[in-house]
Amino acid sequence: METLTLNPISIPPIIPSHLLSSATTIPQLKQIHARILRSGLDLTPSLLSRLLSLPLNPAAAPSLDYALSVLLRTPHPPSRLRCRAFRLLGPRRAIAAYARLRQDGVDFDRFDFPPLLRAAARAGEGEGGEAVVRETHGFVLKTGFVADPFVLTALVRGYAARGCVSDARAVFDRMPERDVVAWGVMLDGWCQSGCYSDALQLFEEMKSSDVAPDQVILATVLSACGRTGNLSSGKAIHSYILESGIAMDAHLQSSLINMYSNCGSMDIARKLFDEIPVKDLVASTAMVFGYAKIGEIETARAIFDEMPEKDLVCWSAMISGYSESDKPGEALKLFNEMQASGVRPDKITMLSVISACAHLGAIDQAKWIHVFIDKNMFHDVLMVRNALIDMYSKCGNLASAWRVFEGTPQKNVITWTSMITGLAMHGDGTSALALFERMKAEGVEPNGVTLVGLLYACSHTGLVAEGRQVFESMVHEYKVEPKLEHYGCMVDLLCRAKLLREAFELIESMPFHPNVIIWGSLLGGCRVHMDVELGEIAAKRILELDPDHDGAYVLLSNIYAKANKWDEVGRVRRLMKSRGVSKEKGCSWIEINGNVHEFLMGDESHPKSKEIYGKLEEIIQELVLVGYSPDTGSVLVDLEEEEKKEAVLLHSEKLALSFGLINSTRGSCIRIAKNLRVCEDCHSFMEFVSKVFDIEIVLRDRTRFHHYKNGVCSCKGFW
DNA sequence: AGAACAGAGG
Repeated sequence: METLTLNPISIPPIIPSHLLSSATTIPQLKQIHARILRSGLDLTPSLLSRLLSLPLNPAAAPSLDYALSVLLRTPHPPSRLRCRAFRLLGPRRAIAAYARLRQDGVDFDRFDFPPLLRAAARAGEGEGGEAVVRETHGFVLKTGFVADPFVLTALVRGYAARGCVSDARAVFDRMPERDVVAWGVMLDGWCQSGCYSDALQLFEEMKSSDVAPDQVILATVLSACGRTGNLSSGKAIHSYILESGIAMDAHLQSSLINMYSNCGSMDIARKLFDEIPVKDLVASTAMVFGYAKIGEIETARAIFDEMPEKDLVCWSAMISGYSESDKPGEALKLFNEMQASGVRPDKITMLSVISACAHLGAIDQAKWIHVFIDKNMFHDVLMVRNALIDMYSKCGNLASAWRVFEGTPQKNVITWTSMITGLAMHGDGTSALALFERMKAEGVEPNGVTLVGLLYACSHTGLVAEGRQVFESMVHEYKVEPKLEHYGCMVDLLCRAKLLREAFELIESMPFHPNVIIWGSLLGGCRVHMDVELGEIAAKRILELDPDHDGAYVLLSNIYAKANKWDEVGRVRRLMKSRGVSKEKGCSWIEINGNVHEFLMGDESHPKSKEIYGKLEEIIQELVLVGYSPDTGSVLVDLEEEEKKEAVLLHSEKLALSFGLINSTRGSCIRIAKNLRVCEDCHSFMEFVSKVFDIEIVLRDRTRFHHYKNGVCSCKGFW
């Protein structure tokens, strides 16, 4: 690089612009600027412009700071330079520069407002963006630019971007003339704030106005339809496009595909997608997302693999697809591939990855992801922290969840809810209720999800009176209308507390149609607390809603078996067989030294199978000495009593536990995850083992965590 | 010289 020799004699009285533009570093720039000032010349607009557009690295913040200081020291910079500077400086410094210029009494003209409002719209949280919009609005009213469409459109944009949609609408409504861009800004404003139905309504208004929608408007509105799953409006807009003869550009085509994808209409989306000669990134991503959402994850993957180049968004869509389709291992694998291909994740990617870890329940993976998050500076993002709380809870590590929670300075309602729900899953309802009180004391309003967590906590801890009280106070104290899931929690609460009849009455009296989950709670309660009559009703209702619901057959036959009604057990089994329903296989996982080992019932495929069965035999012998005897009530198949004992002793969680005991020492902790609910025999087996072998066991089943320590489980029988 | 759009999450 050429070095400038700044000999005073060689500087001509007028600085040639090529000299200025040859400066590429801050010190060179400062030297030249110093010469300019010393030579007594004013910085002419052209020189200032040159200064602001120097080919310095835009990422080099000091150069922008320097440009700013020059701008501020120039008494009356022309407005077009200010505009340029505002754009270059970025939101925060643009706002600061603007405040200084105003303080210095600089006259503003109408060209200043759009860039300023743009900065205010894009400013970060706590940088006074909204205040700038309001001030500017007042200023505009005073200075008589109220009729300028550019200024007003920028104001609408500013208000909308700060979430003040009604202010945006007020400005929009008072605009003397609204062109297509003004409509676009207002429509997008509603969408950005999640008010999609307002957006659609505004679009109807627009259609009856004298301004015709263009591609941009239609893309925005189609996106609104997609996000709300409003297929009928989406189709109407599709027809409108075809009828009005608006040119179908790539943007619009992608928007249409995305709308159909989001509404789950993959047949139509596919047809449109196949018609595109060159599949672009956005359209392909929409297809990947759509197929993943309807569970056709392999089709999604096929399209993903076909994409010639992949960006952050499509990687994230595919990762999220796996994570949401209960394929957490694939999600993590893809996350590694993404990094290997050189694409850096953002916070949205991280949310899916964290969720995958939560699904997997593997604590070592979870810790690894947490380290990754710290290293890559995502740990200050609130949503990431909230997801981490959930992840640690679901991985059975409440202590780490607490650490993340307490280390979060600005907690929002989701932060509190995640922690409350975590405590609930682990059966610590008392702490959940205490945390709820703390949350209210700190002035955070609970939402519907918080109350689900709280009711869930009461239910899983047997806090009947507290649960009833929370449910009663929902409407008048917290202004939350109970939804189906709240009733579900109450049914669960009553069932676990053996109040089966009351639970049934609640189902009958609630203002919603019960779903299979609600009837499932009742059926589960009937099995635990033995009520054949109600159990039959619940099972019947489930099978009316979903004839292939394997859980209903299994639980019902368990109830009959427990009541020694073997004819009925046989009848249920034959019914299952004739309808081609099979029981979901029990499956357990255990993580040893970062590796996940999977066991099915009676599984002999593990390389150390012999050793595992030996250990199991040894455990059983020890347990029998202290009073354990196999309880066969949960065995579905009708076998001889001895065979039933065999079957129950081969449950996957017992195999996983044996393997865990081989690989751990006294006083340590074994973590097991299971796909179904733990059976009664395994539950008491775990309790015995925790005492006899002096070991802590954390078992995650389909609905909650069980912590076994010293012969007792944290669920205290409420499961 | 100045104003708008589609795909990942919530």
